[in-house]
Formats: sequence, structure tokens, C-alpha cells
Amino acid sequence: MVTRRRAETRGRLLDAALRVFAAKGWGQVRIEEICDAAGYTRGAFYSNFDSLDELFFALYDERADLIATQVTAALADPDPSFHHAVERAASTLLLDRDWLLIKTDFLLHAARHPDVAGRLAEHRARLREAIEQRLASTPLALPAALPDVPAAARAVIAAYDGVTVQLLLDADAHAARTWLTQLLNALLVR
Amino acid sequence: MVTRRRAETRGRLLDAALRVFAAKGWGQVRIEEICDAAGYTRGAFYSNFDSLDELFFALYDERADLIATQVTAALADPDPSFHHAVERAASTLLLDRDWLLIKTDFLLHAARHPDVAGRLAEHRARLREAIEQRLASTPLALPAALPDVPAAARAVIAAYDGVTVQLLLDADAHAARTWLTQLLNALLVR
DNA sequence: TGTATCGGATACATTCGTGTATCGGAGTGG
DNA sequence: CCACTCCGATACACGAATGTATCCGATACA
Repeated sequence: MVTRRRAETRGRLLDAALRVFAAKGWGQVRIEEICDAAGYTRGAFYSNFDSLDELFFALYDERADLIATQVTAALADPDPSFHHAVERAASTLLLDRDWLLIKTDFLLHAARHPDVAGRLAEHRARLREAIEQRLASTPLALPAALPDVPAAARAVIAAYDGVTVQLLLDADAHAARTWLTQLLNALLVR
Repeated sequence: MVTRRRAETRGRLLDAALRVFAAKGWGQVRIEEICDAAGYTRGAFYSNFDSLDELFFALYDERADLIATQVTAALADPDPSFHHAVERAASTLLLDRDWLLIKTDFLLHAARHPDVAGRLAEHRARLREAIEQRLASTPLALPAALPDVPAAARAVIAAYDGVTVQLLLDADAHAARTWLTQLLNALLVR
């Protein structure tokens, strides 16, 4: 089982794919571009993946799992203040513009192909549950328009999605983070 | 000047392009698909446009202008109640899922190609100004986290973008509209 | 109505990307 | 050290999409 070299090139291909997909966008990417960026030829690609879709999905799964784990950890940390936890989660979520680009590509793909929307729904559900648990464990005076914790959690996700759009457009990560915390304050603090 | 037939086919091509782009997504669309959907051959396309990009941009400009005009009118209408105006604007903005798909495609394109981001920025600016004027002309007790009207207007846009994502995923326009009004209440009403 | 022009259809050449089949080298086990 | 296996490189054949050049029918105008 010579899984050593194989895992290496697979990893390099995934890393290169992240950059290339972020730069050009789903649908503009040719297989050979990724191979070039990774330092291989198409032979390596076809030896590790069956299609570009499979690579893209593998990439999405890998990164989505990573991010969800990090955010969950940031929110579940019991000791710091609420605002501090929000800051940490916001930093994780809005840190990597490349990921936001790819995630939005995947969102569009899921919107058009409901059969693959499950992966995305699962990712969002993980984030929502982490947010709900954090909200439930923190004494908050929610505004009248958001009566319960699930509604508040959905509002948090909507704010995140809204700020994501802004960050995609102006590429100002710092402004996006402060703007997200400002929005969350407006939403969650009566 | 035989502009009659020409305008007709150009219009049909744009209409067909709206459907095809919404269904398949930017980057998955072949010129001939649009021509087929419009009932023409590629000759008609090349006679009216230089490239697929040009067609896509023309389509975006046309629809963005239409939507912005409608929303501005809905918001500027002085007589109805604030909530009623919000409902009308929300209905216009969230009515057409096809448009949201295309708009998001364009968002990604703009995020990756800053030189074409101007069109999108202009569209957003029009919406923001309409919102600001409406907010300024309505006595509202803004929450502490959104001190002034510009901040509140940006929050409205963020909420719109966030709800757009949800609508893209679950395709439930009615839920999206009520959810948007709920979010706006949470954001704007102290 | 005849004619000139315009617009869309058709045919063709070319380019580009893909997928497969095969080859050579590197790593592994005996 | 040798043989075997695995993996990535190379070469090739095929199909798809594009853009252009040309043709024919429709429309406008005298």
C-alpha cells in the first residue's frame, strides 16, 4: 500500500484547486490549470479523481468541515465573554476570502441542483446548532421581533451571509468583522 | 434604419438568456443554448452581440435598472405606512428567484474582476439611497447599535442579502418575505 | 413593384479541453 | 538485489464550442 506519495499529491491538488477555483470561479476552471498550479500533469489528476465535480465536492467538504469545527470550538468555549466569543467566531468565518468565494459558488450550484444541496444544508445546520447552543447558554434579552433562540440563530446566519456579500465586494476583512459585530449587537441586544 | 426586427430578436435573445443563465449558471452556458431557447441560430447572436460577456452584462444592466426603479418607486410612495412600503419593496426584491441567481452570479464575477464591479456598485448605491431616503423621511427609533440612517440602510441591505441566500436555498419566496420583514423589524424598531 | 440593404441561417475551419491508453520510473516487498 | 506494483507523465483520438465567411430571404424605400 503505497499510500504515501498518493496522499501527498492528492493534498497538493486540493490546495491548488482552492486557489484556482477562488481565482477563476466554478465553470471557468480547466483541469489542466489545477494540475499546473499543483506542479503535476493531467495524469495525476485522473489518477486521483474521476471528474472536476468530484474534486470540487471533496474540496468543499474538507474546508466546510474544518471551518465548522473551528467555529463550533470558538462558540463553545465557555469562559470568555459573549462579545469575545462572537469576535472569535466572526474572525474565523470572515477570515478567508478565497473560501467565501468558493462557498458562494457552491451555494449557487446547490441552488440549481437540489440533489447536491444536502452537503451545504448539513454545513449550515452545524453552524446553526452551534449558534443556538451559544445563544441558549447566554442570558440575552432578545428583541421582540426575534422571540426565541432558533429565530435569533437564523438571524445571526442571515447577518453573516449579508456581511459576506459586502466582504466579497470590497475585500475589506477588518471592516466586515466590525460590521458583523455591529449587526449582531443590533439584532441580539434589546 | 431597419431597427424593428433587430430589436425584436435582441429582446428575445435577452429573455432567453435570462432563463438559460438562471437555469445553468454563468460559465455553464453555451452560446447555442441561448439561441435555441430563443428560437434562433448562432448567426442571430453574432449579429447582435460580440461575446457572451457582452450579452450577460447587457442582461444585468437591463434587469438591475428595472428592479432599482421599481423598488425606488415602492419606497418613495409617500402615503402608505412604513410596514406597507417595506412589504412592497421586499416583494419586488424577492419576487424573482431567477434574477437572484443571476445577480449572485454577477456578484461573484464582480468580486473576482474589480474592473467590472462598478455596475454592481452603482446598482447597490441606487438601492441604498432609496432606502436612506425612506428611513430619513420616517420617524424611527433606531437601536443603539445602528446610530444613524446610513448605518441602518446598510443593515437593511445586509438583511436583504442574507435572506436572499436563504431563498436561493429553499426556494420558498413567501417564507423569505415574512422572514425579511421580521428581520427588518428586529433591526429597525427598538 | 423593383431594388438595395439588412439580418439571420448555414457551412466550414480551427481551437480547446477532455478522456483514455500506454509508457517509464519510483517505491515496496521478498 | 531483484521483481513487482503503483502512480504520474506522455501521446493520441475524439468531441464540442467558437468565430468567420458566405448565402439567402425579408424588409424598407423610391
